Amino acid sequence: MKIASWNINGVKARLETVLKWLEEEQPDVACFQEIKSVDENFPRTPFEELGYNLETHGQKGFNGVAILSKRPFEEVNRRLPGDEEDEQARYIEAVIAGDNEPIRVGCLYLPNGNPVETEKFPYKLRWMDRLHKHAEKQLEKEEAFLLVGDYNVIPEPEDAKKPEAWVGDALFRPESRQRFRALLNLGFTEAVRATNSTAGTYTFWDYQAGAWQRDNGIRIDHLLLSPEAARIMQGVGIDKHVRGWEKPSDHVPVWVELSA
DNA sequence: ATGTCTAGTGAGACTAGA
Repeated sequence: MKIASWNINGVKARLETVLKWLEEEQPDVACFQEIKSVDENFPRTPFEELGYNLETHGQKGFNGVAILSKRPFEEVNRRLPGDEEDEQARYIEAVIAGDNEPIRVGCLYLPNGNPVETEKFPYKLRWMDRLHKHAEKQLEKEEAFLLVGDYNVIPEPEDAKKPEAWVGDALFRPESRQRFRALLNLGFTEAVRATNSTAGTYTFWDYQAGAWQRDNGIRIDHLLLSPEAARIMQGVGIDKHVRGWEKPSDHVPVWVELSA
């Protein structure tokens, strides 16, 4: 089972690009972030015509996440627990039937957190604390559980072409990186890190300042696997070439193959 | 080299968010 994650930066603006990628890569499960659409306006039909079931959790204007699956959903949960006041659509979780066992997939769009001197940064940190608690609880189920998405965290200096440019940024602040490490230390395997030398491996290149042409990227989209998922991991990849397509997202898809 | 993109509002020489 191939499970992919991609921050598509607007489903309506990216529709042709996303459909082309789905036809090319044929993931069994695709987790999208920044759909920038309310549920009612999400263009479901072209995805359904490719054979996908589809669950969305959107909001007006920005944010929004979705999970597509060729296999049926057994369970779907929206919202990250821990703050009933939080109206931002950043988390959706689904259980999907595997060949031998169910696969639980959490699709997340972690807050950016900039500028750090505003309320956005403490919101990011609180959101990470909520994610930690939720992950801890779900790990107790001892299922194949994946937490994938746009983490908006550069884990290590080698995950940026120019780490010095990110000092002080919410994506690279010690508080953000510490929380990401704490999440990993619950027992997750970070799929790309575990299987590659990650230096020079990026998932995001800014639209500005010729970042793509200069390979000025960062690695902020991550695939976290529970021990039960890591045990059946068959392969991992980053579809870097997609960043060079017409009308690209600023992120590229990352994926993991499981024997499930 | 701060050199961009998307959605929303309402019609911008806009704004917010990233």
